[in-house]
Amino acid sequence: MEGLSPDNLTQVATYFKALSEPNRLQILNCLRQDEHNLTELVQLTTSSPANVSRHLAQLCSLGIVERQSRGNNAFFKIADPAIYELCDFVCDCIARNIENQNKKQQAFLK
Amino acid sequence: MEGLSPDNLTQVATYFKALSEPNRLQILNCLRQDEHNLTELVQLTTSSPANVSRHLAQLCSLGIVERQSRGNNAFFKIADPAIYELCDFVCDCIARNIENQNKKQQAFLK
DNA sequence: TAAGTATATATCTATTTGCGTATTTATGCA
DNA sequence: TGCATAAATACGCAAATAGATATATACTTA
Repeated sequence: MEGLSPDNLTQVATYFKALSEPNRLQILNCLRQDEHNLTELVQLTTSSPANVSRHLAQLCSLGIVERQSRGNNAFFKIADPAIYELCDFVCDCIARNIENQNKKQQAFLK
Repeated sequence: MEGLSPDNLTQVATYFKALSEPNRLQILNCLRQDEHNLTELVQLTTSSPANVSRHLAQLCSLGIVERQSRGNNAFFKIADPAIYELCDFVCDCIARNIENQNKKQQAFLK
């Protein structure tokens, strides 16, 4: 990322922003194993059809999710599986941070 | 990330959100080599002292950046260097996406 | 102690974001 | 052709976000 222009940094920020919403992460979790159409995703998540549709549109526009029209349905699947590595990586960062916090407080716990 | 509760997903989202702002990414770029105090970061970036201070507070609260008071100054340094792997990983995702877009349009370019 | 400098915060404003609802569009089927 | 269903979009609203400006706090030094 070093040496990126402000414009490029904005692109990176936009990418992160797509992942900065719990409902979108929930959708990504649903797509981890299988593709799903919108109705299925509505049932699997806690969002309304309109919201799921909007979230998917955003994920598609960044090339994270892929849309495929089939008959009357729109099926969605992961376009770039690396996204899950990214998410899991963040989980590791969070875990590390919690451990560090704990270490700092350990004196009180003994 | 699979199997996380909605609350945990919110934590993950919060982490991504911290990285979803170009000025904060710019600050992280500045801290990649060296620690810096606020005044230096103001000069290195294009934000006002108040804004840089707020951005840093946010990054500190997530354990990404570490704050150290030294005399009249507050020095900031990276607390978890893995954050750069994360950023670079996103850059790769973006690059891959651009390549894919290009591939789809290649017929027109020939 | 007084003044100066560095940093943080409070307040206000403009913008963005996500949601609910209603409507539109597209497709399949009787 | 008419109707039903799936998906996308338009619109309005409320909450969140980031910035500018002003003010407060803390530390250094004369």
